[in-house]
Amino acid sequence: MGGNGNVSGDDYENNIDWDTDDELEIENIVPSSCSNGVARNGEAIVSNGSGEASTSRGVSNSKLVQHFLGMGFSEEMIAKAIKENGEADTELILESLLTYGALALEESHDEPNSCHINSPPQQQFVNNGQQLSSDYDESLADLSDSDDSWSGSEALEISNSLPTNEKAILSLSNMGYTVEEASAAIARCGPEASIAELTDFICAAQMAKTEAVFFEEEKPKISLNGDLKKRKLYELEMLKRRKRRGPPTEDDEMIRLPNPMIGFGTPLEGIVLSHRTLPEAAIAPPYFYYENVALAPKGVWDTISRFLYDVEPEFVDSKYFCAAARKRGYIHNLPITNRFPLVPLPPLTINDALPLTKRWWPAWDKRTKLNCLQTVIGSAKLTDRIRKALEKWGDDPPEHVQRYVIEECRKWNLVWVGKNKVAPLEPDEVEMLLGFPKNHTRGGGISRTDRYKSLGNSFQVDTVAYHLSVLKEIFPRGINMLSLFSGIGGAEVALHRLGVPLNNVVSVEISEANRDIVRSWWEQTNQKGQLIHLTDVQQVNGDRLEQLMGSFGGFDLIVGGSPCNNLAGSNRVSRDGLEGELSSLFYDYFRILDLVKCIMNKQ
DNA sequence: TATATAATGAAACCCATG
DNA sequence: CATGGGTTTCATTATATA
Repeated sequence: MGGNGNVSGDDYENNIDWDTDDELEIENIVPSSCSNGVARNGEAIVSNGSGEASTSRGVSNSKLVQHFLGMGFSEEMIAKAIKENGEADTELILESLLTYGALALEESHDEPNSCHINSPPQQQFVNNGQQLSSDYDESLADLSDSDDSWSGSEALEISNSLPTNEKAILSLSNMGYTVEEASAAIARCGPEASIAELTDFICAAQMAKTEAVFFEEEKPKISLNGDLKKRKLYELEMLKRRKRRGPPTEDDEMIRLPNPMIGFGTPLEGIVLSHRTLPEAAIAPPYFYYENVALAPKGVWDTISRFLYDVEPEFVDSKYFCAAARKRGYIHNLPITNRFPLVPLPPLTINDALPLTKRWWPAWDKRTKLNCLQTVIGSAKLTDRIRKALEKWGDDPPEHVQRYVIEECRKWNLVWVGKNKVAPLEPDEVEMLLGFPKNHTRGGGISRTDRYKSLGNSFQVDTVAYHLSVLKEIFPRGINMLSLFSGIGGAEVALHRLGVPLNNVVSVEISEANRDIVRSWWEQTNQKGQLIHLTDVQQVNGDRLEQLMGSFGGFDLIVGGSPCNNLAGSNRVSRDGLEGELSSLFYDYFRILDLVKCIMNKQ
């Protein structure tokens, strides 16, 4: 590829004055300085430090500095970048700044001991970058330029801490936890968190011996312009890719999508793998089942897998289960032997699924499967354009017209509903294709548009049910389930159709319309168990979980497909990867899963 | 106000070809 | 093995309409 402009590890090391004799590897850097951090609580950041952001300390003297200040970089960083690159090449300076920023972000996500939760969003990169360059420096004294400040002193300063936090830190410290762990836990769980909750969190952190990030709370809300932001995120992915030490030649274990995309096997394509050995950390209860789009930006699934105890994803295209494609990745610790599909098996072709279209289907439309059912449907004007384009010709339109029509039909999943007439799928047809009962999303005051959106964001029930089918034998008396990002209840419907009794279901879903749909389904299907609805996964904490689990004794299964908004290819605006505004909620899936594991382990 | 519609590409995959 | 064409993609946002 273009060997220019990217930030290789070598470039990085050459550009930075490490001022050290040690051979420093990127992943070995552990910015353990949390001192300044504890002074603030986690909420403070959310409330956004508007005043102190970009133009805070120091006065810029050059126009160049002003330029970069306007982009949101800190003065210290800019000074450093200029010092290294000179003032001539603006591009080079920008590269350096981006590198610092990306690296800082990277650190923030991969180093449990780092603690930038404390820096306001705009300065997040900055401070971290400084931490990075000054490495083991414990005191946040003055990061301006003097690198000699990093002595061997290991003592941490917590003198700036709020009294309440200090007390908690002290208690935890006496319990044998490090100050870093304590302060990070407080930052994450909030200043009012109980000691029990804090220890839970720390326990979770320790158990996940990943280079995890749960201390990184604030999603990067950097208000940079789009190009810069994209660039930054791209750099981050590049670094992530190089992270696994060593040159790119050494085969990174980059996860690749299987072809055909049948996971460990499907009912009709056969079994590829009937047994697997899970990583040690993934074996303990509860069972978990995580889902997201398969075609995420590079590196995303590597990160997700790393967090979910290094379990290998199972990529499955739902076109092997129904008439519509749906390429998804699933990470779970379920057994994979003796799976069975839902019956009756749904129709596998458009022809069988939508018999009425057969009459109008032209021979030159070779489609037998629909593409992915998305959240937006084709417009009426488009179908009208297509009709007019076709009416000008007889039964056999010229090739260029055919190509145009086919292209639009594939792009918008249009089907033939009349002579020369195509149309998008009706909501109830989408429900059927996805394995939901007819009118599952109907009523309750939901608009047609929102029905499409909810359905487009849902599971394909038959696919998920096939994976979950192994639970029927294990839990003949039913299960307690925690369902995160429930949506319209794909997992619930799947288990119900499998005949797995739902004893207690705690469902967390932000959309009221979706909660209404699940509630309504719950009542209509005469569920014997109890359905508890929560709204926001970010509000789910240890106390709440312990309380819930105490009442019925733990969860057997935790399912969830976290938001794909920032991963999906259809997103032209904010396909920012796993750190995107919504997709970063994945970390809450992990957090909650790990919390539950931790709690259940104690019992 | 609430709902429906139209405009808005690129990343990452496939696969044939040299 | 590189390359270049072909294909797909759980969407966001501004604007129009009822």
